[in-house]
Amino acid sequence: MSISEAESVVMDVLWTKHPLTADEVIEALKKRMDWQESTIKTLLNRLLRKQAIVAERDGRRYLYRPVLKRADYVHHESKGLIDRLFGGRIAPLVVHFSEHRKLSKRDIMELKRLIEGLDHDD
Amino acid sequence: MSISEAESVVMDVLWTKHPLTADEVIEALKKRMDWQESTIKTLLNRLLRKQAIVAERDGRRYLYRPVLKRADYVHHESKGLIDRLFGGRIAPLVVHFSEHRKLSKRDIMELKRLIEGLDHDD
DNA sequence: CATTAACGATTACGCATGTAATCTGGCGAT
DNA sequence: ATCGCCAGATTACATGCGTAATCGTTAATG
Repeated sequence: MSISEAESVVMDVLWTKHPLTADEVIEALKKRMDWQESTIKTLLNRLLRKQAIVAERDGRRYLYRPVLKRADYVHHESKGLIDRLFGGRIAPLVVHFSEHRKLSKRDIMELKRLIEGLDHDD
Repeated sequence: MSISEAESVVMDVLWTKHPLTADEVIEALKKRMDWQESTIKTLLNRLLRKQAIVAERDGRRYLYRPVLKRADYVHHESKGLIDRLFGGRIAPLVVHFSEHRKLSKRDIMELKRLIEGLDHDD
């Protein structure tokens, strides 16, 4: 089962720090999302049902922690998009952005360094 | 308004060749998708309502053609993902895939050439 | 103890989506 | 002029999602 975008926002909090109580998650999100508490609780519940997180009882509360790894989620999402839109390869995506002048100096530098690095050990 | 994944499959047909009648779209999709005709007609209708395509009457039928450009769609989708998952920059995405050994020789070659090209005229 | 407060669970609800069946109006064939 | 067919229009329906209010149970407090 895959998690929705709103759910992934909750995951972000837990990926950054865990375990956390529901209140702590709510607190972390109050700043950046305009969500009611119950909304966040709903999302925590759905994430539990999807087994993207686990809850461990701690007195009267639960401590939530991620099961789904951020890297796995990111990979799943990225691969999905790259498969759908770029024939499953990265280069065309980068080309696309370069054509739209969306590569920053920093991107270019980092890519350059990365590619050089790969050149060697492969 | 944005188009859904199923809708984008129909768009793919029209991006490849247009204008097309509904029947031609259906024909093109029969091969790759296990969809009933009515499903495809529904999708054409939703695309019309979203103004992603236009229909021009041609006798008793319509000829459909895309309004939404493929590049725009691709850009919208890619940017959304890169913003959500990689802080809005391309390099981290490429790094992610390189870490997962998902860069093919071909990708690396193309990226190398691309980066070199950018180096010059910028 | 009895009452309240806190927290998680349950229920809600409108909209988009995937998937499709059915309706309808006009054109072509008798 | 009539009838049937076909393309497109309308309707259908389950599921997931975004967003939230309310319920119920258990722990704390008076």
